[in-house]
Amino acid sequence: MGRPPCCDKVGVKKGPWTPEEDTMLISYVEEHGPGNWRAVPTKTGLRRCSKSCRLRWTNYLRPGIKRGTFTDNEEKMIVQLQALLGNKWAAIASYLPERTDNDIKNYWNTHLKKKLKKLENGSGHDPTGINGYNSSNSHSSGQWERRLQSDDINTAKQALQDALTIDENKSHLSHELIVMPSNYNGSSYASSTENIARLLKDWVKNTPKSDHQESKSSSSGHNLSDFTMTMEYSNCAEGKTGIDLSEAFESLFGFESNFESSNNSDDFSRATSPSVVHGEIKPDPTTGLASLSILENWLLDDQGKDYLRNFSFDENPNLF
DNA sequence: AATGTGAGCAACCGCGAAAAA
DNA sequence: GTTTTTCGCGGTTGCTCACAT
Repeated sequence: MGRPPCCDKVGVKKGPWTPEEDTMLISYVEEHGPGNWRAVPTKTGLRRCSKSCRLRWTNYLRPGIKRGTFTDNEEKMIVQLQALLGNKWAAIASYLPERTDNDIKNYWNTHLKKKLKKLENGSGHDPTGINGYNSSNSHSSGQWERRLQSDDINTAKQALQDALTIDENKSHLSHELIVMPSNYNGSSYASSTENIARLLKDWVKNTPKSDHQESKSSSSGHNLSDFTMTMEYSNCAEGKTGIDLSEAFESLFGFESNFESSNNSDDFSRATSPSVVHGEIKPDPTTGLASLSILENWLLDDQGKDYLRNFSFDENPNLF
């Protein structure tokens, strides 16, 4: 089953991308918008398979991607969402709009898994709340060891609250990109954020605004001219992952996720509150973001707390 | 200084789902 | 309704770099 490899053609290039290839891809997306990846190699002259082009764009060239160290808040969000959703990296990434699913997956595999293992072996306090969940491989095995206890609820609550507390200064600082050095080394190009900054700078400079607006990409609202990454871009703007989460909610919690947006005056909550239409989470039209507020609101209120306390994953093995 | 080892991450592969023919 | 094509996701690989020996 499944489709055969799309890149078995002779002459298809593999391996790290060069600046020239990135420029070609960016030019194409700037003109046509992301999508129709099949046409990219022929229209751009890139000797890459369409899959590789999509991946390069999604994981690296796409505007709004934050690179570098994960913050404590991001880490907590990942841990809690992984415990809730399993290895649904795309769904998790929709709640961390500046991070790609690949990044989150890598971070989980290289950092958080080890942390989990360490915590499982040790007997110390678990500040992330991952101890106690059999979160490793949770969705494939379906083996959740026990009911959630009140400690778990409190930990989840704390983690979510922490995650929603955004340090404005810190986040802006971490989003700054740097001008590319003139002595770039081709071999390390693919891991050079500076190169992307340079490419995007040229791209934005040469791009009429109307093109971006008409693009079917979800990149509306970008402000790349000063290279300050914003939280306005999200792959969930396509509405896909948000719906997935909504469905997961319905199946998990047994009722429609028809929450009202929070009345919270907190800027972050307001800025990221999606609308919920017919049980589907719709990204905020102005920000393109799905929000944690639905999850957060429900999880933190008494109804969610009670449900989680009494919920047994053993009795619901097919949820994830 | 040379070599070995492990961590981190970009990119690839294979699969399933959805869309198109 | 069936087959083919395309897209997107999650798992895995392999390259690069930093650090230890």
